[in-house]
Amino acid sequence: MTETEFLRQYDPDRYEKPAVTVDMLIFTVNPERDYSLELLMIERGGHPYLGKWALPGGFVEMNESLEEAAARELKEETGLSDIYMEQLFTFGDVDRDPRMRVISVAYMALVSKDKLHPVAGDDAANVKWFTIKTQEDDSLILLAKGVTLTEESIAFDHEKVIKTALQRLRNKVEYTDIAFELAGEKFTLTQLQSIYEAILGRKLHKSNFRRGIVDRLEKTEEKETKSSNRPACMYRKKDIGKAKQRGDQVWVRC
Amino acid sequence: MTETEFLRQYDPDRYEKPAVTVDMLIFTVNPERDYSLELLMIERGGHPYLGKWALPGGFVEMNESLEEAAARELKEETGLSDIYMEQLFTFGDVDRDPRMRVISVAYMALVSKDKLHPVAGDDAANVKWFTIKTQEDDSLILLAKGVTLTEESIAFDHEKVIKTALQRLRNKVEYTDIAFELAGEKFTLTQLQSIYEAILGRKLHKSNFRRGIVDRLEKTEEKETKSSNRPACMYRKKDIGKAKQRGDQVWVRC
DNA sequence: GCAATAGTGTCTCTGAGACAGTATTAT
DNA sequence: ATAATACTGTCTCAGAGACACTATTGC
Repeated sequence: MTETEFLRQYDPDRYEKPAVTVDMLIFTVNPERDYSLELLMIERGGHPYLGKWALPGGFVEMNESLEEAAARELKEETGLSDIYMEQLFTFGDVDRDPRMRVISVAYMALVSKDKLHPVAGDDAANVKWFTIKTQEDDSLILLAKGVTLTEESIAFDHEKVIKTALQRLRNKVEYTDIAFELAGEKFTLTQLQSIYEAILGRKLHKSNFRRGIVDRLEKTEEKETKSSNRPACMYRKKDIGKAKQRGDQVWVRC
Repeated sequence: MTETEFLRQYDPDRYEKPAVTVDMLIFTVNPERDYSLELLMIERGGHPYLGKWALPGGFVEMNESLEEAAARELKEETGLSDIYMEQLFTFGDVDRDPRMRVISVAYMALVSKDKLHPVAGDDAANVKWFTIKTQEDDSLILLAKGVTLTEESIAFDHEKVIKTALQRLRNKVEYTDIAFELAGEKFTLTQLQSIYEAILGRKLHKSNFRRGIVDRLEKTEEKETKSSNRPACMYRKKDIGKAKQRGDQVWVRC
């Protein structure tokens, strides 16, 4: 039998198949609130888990790759494309969805808040950004205006998914540059440090942080320093938020 | 509508579904050949990719989780269970299998050669352990007795899968203890070092290697040292392979 | 001026890498 | 005895952590 013949007579429906979805973990960081880490979640309007909150996601179409499906979901929720995204883990326990067998590929996206202000879910009551708090005993609490989620109010196995993501995030902050994805295009070192601290959940020493990170950054513009006994140094004129009124150095990623 | 009613009327076949498989990367290390890293592969006996070599794997059944499916495949190929295994990545490009849309969850398993000698594929001509060589230009070559595989002789996108696994392996060797999974229960430090070197693809300094690893290990048995000017030290009486005839220290993992 | 925050310099300690040297075994 | 391999000790250098200090800004 030739390959063409084989393919013609092959029956793809010989075996029963599970459904495949992508679940999106869309993280951002809130400059208003001490750069705390936030996650986008959706309130379920139908069965199962009616009234609980879940990660955004959806079925993988037959003509799109996993990455494409994830990018599509991200765009549906936030209006954004060209965003940092990475595959997190695939969850496939038998009973994770009561409707049917569902295998979910989880993707993690990191978005800077300034990119999405107008579009994102603040408007819709059933789509919210939740501040993530991890308790001493490793349990999760998600906070938004008017809503507090404990682990019982999270749909499916999404609590496990979120915990997996947080762990990955914490690990990767230490040895990659993902934190930059959460910052805007321009930022002060203090802001960047706050992002690191929010993800890691602990304070860092200022000078050590700077030492380790400065060579991966570029100063934006020059400004003369007023005092004379300090070395001539690049200072900023441009601005973001408070840093504008103050005179702090603004940085961009190399 | 109650949840029970909803579930009764829900039609799981509303959408077309992809097939889901697990692909297994079963690694071992060959003590006969300088502890080089080896990977189990299967020659395809049917279309598509007839005559090419592929990773072992198979469809995920409806009543088993992904981990269970992977463990089942591992047992089918090697006869082993209770083996170190981790999920690697999920590959879901649209055209990776000409038969139909297939999404593959790749799992990596690490086995010590002594556990599997009798069972494994050395017998069957279409199942072989391949020594992995990575070239300067990042291309792969797989070697077994009588067979040499270049990238063109590897089925599906499995070359990409293998490269992903090698990278993960190299990263994780540096900050975890996975290398121990490839060693037997008892081993000498020199053997363990060879395993590290095989995975990393470069030589390590003996004394530095020992310094870093000794506190994670336990010596097996005591033996008096003959010379007097060295500190009294635990030495071995038991044995594995050559280390027996020589008098080298044998270690077990803490 | 004073408090708060941005930004710099430097000391110490640890751990990685390199290498020299001794002990033991195979022949 | 000699070569090969197991095993140990120590020097150096770079990076992480801690901390003290100066500069600038907001009030």
